[in-house]
Amino acid sequence: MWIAELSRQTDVPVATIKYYLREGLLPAGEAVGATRARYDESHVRRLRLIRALVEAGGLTLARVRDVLSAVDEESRELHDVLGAAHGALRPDKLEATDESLARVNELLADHGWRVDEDSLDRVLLASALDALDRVGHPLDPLLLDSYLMAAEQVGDADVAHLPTGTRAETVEATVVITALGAPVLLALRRLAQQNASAHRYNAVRTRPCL
Amino acid sequence: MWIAELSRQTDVPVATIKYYLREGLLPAGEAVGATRARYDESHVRRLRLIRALVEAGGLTLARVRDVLSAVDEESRELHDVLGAAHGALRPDKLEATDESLARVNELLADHGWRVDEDSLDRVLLASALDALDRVGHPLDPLLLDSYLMAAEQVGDADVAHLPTGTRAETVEATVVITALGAPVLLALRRLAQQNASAHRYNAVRTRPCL
DNA sequence: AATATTGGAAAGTGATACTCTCCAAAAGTC
DNA sequence: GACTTTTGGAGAGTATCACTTTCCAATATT
Repeated sequence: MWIAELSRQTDVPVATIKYYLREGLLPAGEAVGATRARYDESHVRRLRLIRALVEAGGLTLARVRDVLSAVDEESRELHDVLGAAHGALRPDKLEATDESLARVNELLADHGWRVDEDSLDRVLLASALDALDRVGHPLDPLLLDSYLMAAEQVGDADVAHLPTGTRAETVEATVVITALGAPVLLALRRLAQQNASAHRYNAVRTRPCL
Repeated sequence: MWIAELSRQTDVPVATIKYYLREGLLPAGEAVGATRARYDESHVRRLRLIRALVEAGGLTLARVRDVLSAVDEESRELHDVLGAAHGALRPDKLEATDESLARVNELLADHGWRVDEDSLDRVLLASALDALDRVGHPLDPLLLDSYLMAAEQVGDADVAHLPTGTRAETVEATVVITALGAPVLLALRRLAQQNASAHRYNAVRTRPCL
């Protein structure tokens, strides 16, 4: 198919497709003469993946590029792809106090979690705890424990549900579920909060949202 | 204190404070003469809250403004403040298919959740499910159930841990825990995924992250 | 008197993610 | 074979966001 058909099938403007090609997010089509290139199903899939990561997952294009390069690197172990996917889902500017870092390390050790000693997620978690401290609302240890147990259920379920097909399938599923599971979980949490709040205050919201 | 002292205590540049004042994120100080204004502890707190929401919570300034106006609106019921806080944590561009909306409504009804009939979080959840469908990785109903149960634990714990002090305290705590709990939960989920993956593949990541 | 600081406003900056305009080569149409 | 349309490619332009810089004249401080 030509670029116009690719645009039609994915609802992405031709100009945007050209931009993604320039930016190296989408592999070039098969060149046919000097002013023509042919695209196929793989481009449709890739384009849909890009849009989903950007629109639903909220990733920047730079992050999407990181994710895609991990997906495309055939040599990567599956466990390592998870790490690469995670790398793309974190903010890059990270710093945490030694205290909160120690708290995180102790927490993970207590629960016997096997996590890379210098995983950046430890720092990210610690920096989020620091932010809560700074605004004068430190996270209650009991609440943190609830979060941890809930996260354990989710993480176990995530990994258990990864498909066992070809490498390409598993890798893409890993990336997709990690990136797009986040908005699902956050929306469910808010709905659960509304439910819990309704029971506690015995009220139902009547006003429209902001 | 003058603006320079406010800047010193919060590590926010004077120019940025002036910008927040112009944008209405920070209330004006008490004017003392034509070229001088006095600020106090409330400005320090507010400024720290803004930075935490922006840096750790990832909110845009427009969202922060929404949150703050809900916090400041004395008339709001507590249950309603939760709704206002939620409104500020969602993307604003939302659309979902009728199928996924029906799936969400059925799910919530099955579990007896008391959620506002036209809560935008229903639509957000549905649109995230749509995105997963579109990339060819529809969310397994069993996995969605795991997510829902985990979210229920978290939502219940969140609401149970809200402080019962003055209105202002409770409102701020609600906003803070809702906004800053998200990065905590997502970091924990990734750590849990690493743990589960380490057990499944019996591997420990050796390569540094991207 | 000299220097520094303030509030306020306007203009400038850098990043992000497109979107538009232009081009000449090629393909399709009559 | 003339005419219209489409293509790939590149560059410039646009909109938004979150500042940051520059300027000002009016005070404060030394």
